[in-house]
Amino acid sequence: MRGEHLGELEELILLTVGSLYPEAYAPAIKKELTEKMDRKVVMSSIHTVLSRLENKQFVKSKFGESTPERGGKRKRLFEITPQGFQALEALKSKRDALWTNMLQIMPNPS
Amino acid sequence: MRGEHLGELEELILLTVGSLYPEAYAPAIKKELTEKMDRKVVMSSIHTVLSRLENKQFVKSKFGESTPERGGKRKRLFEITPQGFQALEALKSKRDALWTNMLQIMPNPS
DNA sequence: TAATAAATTCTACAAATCAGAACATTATAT
DNA sequence: ATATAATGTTCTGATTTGTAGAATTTATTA
Repeated sequence: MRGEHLGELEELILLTVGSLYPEAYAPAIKKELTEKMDRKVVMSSIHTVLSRLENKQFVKSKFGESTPERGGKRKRLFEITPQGFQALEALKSKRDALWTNMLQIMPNPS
Repeated sequence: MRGEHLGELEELILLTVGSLYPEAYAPAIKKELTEKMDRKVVMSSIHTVLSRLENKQFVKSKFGESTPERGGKRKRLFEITPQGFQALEALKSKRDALWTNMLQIMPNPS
C-alpha cells in the first residue's frame, strides 16, 4: 500500500471524525455524512476507510466504555491526529487558493 | 457509468480548468497542479479525468487554433460548465460547514 | 440459554487513478 | 518532398480507493 493521496471519501471521513469529537465512531459518522453532506455510504465503507486512515496515522482509535444501552459491541472511537489535521489543512489551503484564482478569472460562470 | 461523486482528482482538475480559463489544456493543467498544489500526476491521468468530466457535462472542450509555435498537435481547450461550477460550489459549502464545526469543537488539534 | 440489538470484521467486486508505451499531428530543417 | 523533432492525445494494464452485503462478535434482556 502506497497511500500517496487523500481520497475523496477519506477526506470527508477524516473531517467528520474531527467534527464529531469525542464521539466519532462508524455509525455516527455515517449519520453525519448522510445528513450534513448528502453523501450516501454503507457502514463497511466507513470501516474500510477508517482502517486505512489509521494505517496512514491520520486517526487513532480506542474502545469506548460500555454504556448502559441496549447491548451490542463496544464502540471503537476515533480521533484525528495532528498529522491528520495537517493533511486536511494543507489540502484546504491549496484548494482555497485555486478557488480564489478561479473567481478572479471568471466571476460570472455562465 | 455511475458517476455518483466527484473524485479527489476530478475535483482538483475541474477547479484547475476554471482557474486556467481560457487556456486550460492537459499540459497546462499538469503544470498548475504540480506547482500550485504539489499534486504529482501524469499526463494520461489528466486526459482520463477530463474525458470523464466531459461525460458528466462538467466541462466542455474545443480545439484551439494552430499557434505559430514549434509544431505538434492542436490543443484541446477545456472550460468549465455552469453545472461543473455548481458541483464545485456544493462540495465546497458542505465541506466548509464541517470545517467550521470541527474548529469549534477542537480549536487546538494537538 | 435463546433472542435481539449494536457494532465491527471479512470477502469479493467495481470505479478511480497511475504509469508508461504507442500513436498522431504539426512545424522546421535538409 | 522527406526526415526529424516537438507537442499532445489515446491506449493498455496495474494499483489504489471505494462499494456492497454477509458473517461474526459482544453485550443486554426475556
